[in-house]
Amino acid sequence: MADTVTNERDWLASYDPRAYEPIAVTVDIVALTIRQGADGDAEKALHVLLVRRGEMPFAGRLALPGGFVRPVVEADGTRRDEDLGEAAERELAEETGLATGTRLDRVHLEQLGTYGAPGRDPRMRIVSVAHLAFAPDLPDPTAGGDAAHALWVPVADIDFRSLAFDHARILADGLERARAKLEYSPLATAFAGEEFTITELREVYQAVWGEPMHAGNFHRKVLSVPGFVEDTGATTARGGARGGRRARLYRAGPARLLHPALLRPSPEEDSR
Amino acid sequence: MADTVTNERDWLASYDPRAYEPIAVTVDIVALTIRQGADGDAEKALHVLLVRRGEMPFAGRLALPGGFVRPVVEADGTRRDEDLGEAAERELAEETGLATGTRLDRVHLEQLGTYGAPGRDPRMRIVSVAHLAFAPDLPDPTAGGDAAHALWVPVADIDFRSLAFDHARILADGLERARAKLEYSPLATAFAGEEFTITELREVYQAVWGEPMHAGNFHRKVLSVPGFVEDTGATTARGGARGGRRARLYRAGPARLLHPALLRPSPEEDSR
DNA sequence: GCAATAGTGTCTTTAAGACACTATCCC
DNA sequence: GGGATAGTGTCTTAAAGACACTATTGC
Repeated sequence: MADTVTNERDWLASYDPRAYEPIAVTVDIVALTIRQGADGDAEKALHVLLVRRGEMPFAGRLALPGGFVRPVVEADGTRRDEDLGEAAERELAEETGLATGTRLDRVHLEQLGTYGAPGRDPRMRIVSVAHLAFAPDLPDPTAGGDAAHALWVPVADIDFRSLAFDHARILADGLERARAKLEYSPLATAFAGEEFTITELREVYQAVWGEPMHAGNFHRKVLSVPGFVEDTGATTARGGARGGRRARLYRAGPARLLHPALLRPSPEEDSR
Repeated sequence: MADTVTNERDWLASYDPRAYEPIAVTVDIVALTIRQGADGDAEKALHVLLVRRGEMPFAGRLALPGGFVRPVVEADGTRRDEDLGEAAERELAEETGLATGTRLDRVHLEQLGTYGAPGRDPRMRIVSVAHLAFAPDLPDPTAGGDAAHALWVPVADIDFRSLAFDHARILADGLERARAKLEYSPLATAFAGEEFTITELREVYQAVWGEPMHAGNFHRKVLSVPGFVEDTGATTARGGARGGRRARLYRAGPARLLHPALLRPSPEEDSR
């Protein structure tokens, strides 16, 4: 395939307004992590990264982080187009303020879907390519430019109707995708640290599915799926806070697909 | 949400070239159907709709049908933006030349993914929202404007490397999606007619998965999944061409998800 | 009758889930 | 020792697949 790099000038040269409509393209991110609830809840809960909008439209409302796809300026001053995933990565780094940290490289990013209903942004025609990000317990966004107004919100606390644009729909689609992927992919390990216990893995499933799982059966099931997890040989330094046996530590295995799958306790009446 | 309809004038008024890059957006269609192979093959085979390109770049090469997302002109002369799915539907109708026919309303259409790698189109920056269409046996494209150069190609015969743009990737993703969806969704019924026999349904699975299935076990399995198919009470007018019992006729049931799922004979080592 | 196609019976193996139990640790 | 957490044994039921069989039709 041709390796042509398109820049703004090239684009303008080839622009014929009768042939097509130039459209603003954005990437929006549904970034999910598992963390302790802000309240004194003992349970770990699923959180999503949201930003408080400062501008119209929807000023003051919560929205998914995101931004325009635009040419990036390299160190030497040249401009080049960025791929969609690249734009999503950039936005996520900006919003979390973790660009300089190393922890962002453990984030799993995948495309969720593209939303282009007319009128979805009252300002103009915008098509948004939504992405889904899965991350181990990330800290609160602090440093960095855009990060000041970003925050982790427990999914259970969100009033979907209050979200800006069509972000309720996008978030709902993202959550459903995440719930479905836990079944047949080793995605849950992306929410855990480099090394984790079976119990921690179970807490991921419980947080995303919102249902308690049977500890014993879960344990055996995970170990029975080839390539899901690998024994590190090590154990946790100590047992639970109030006593208890030390847990074996595992790392993510090579499997990209779980066979057999870990099915949800109550299969939903869903249409996808 | 605001019901603002954006037109070209509005867009130009809000255009700030420093804030974002205006991008041409296209929809590409991976349209799949099951039909008898052109050769004397007895087996029904999976076909995809491709067009022979007449223009540069990739003139003479096969490509997925598609076109630009652009404002549509209503009967009264007003212009409005179209949704992505709407654009896909329009393109599919144009390319198949079946716009006036009634059979297009039985086509299942869903979004596949969005492809925006820089340089994927050598002319300019183009982001393409690929869609996947599943249709019962459709006739060869004949009437209609763009349809002259469109044709159904057996998937097995395609040299992926010869496809235009990044359409090999898109087609491969579409095929994998279709194969996966057969497992847990009643999608196969979208490939069959209004009424169908269990054997016809099995032929769909065999064509998409490319593997023979055990007729007896398949039969029992399909009937055991609640809501997958509904008995019409009728049977085929006659048995097979060379004798044989008449088959019961079924129609698609209400289930949107198959529980339990129909798993593929050989689960692939896939990374999704 | 015979070949062909539709549909069923039955058995084995695997997996899911309920439940009880053992193992190890902190205090 | 006692409570807490990790991990295992065992039984029941559901489901997948192999295989053989019965049922009905065209010729």
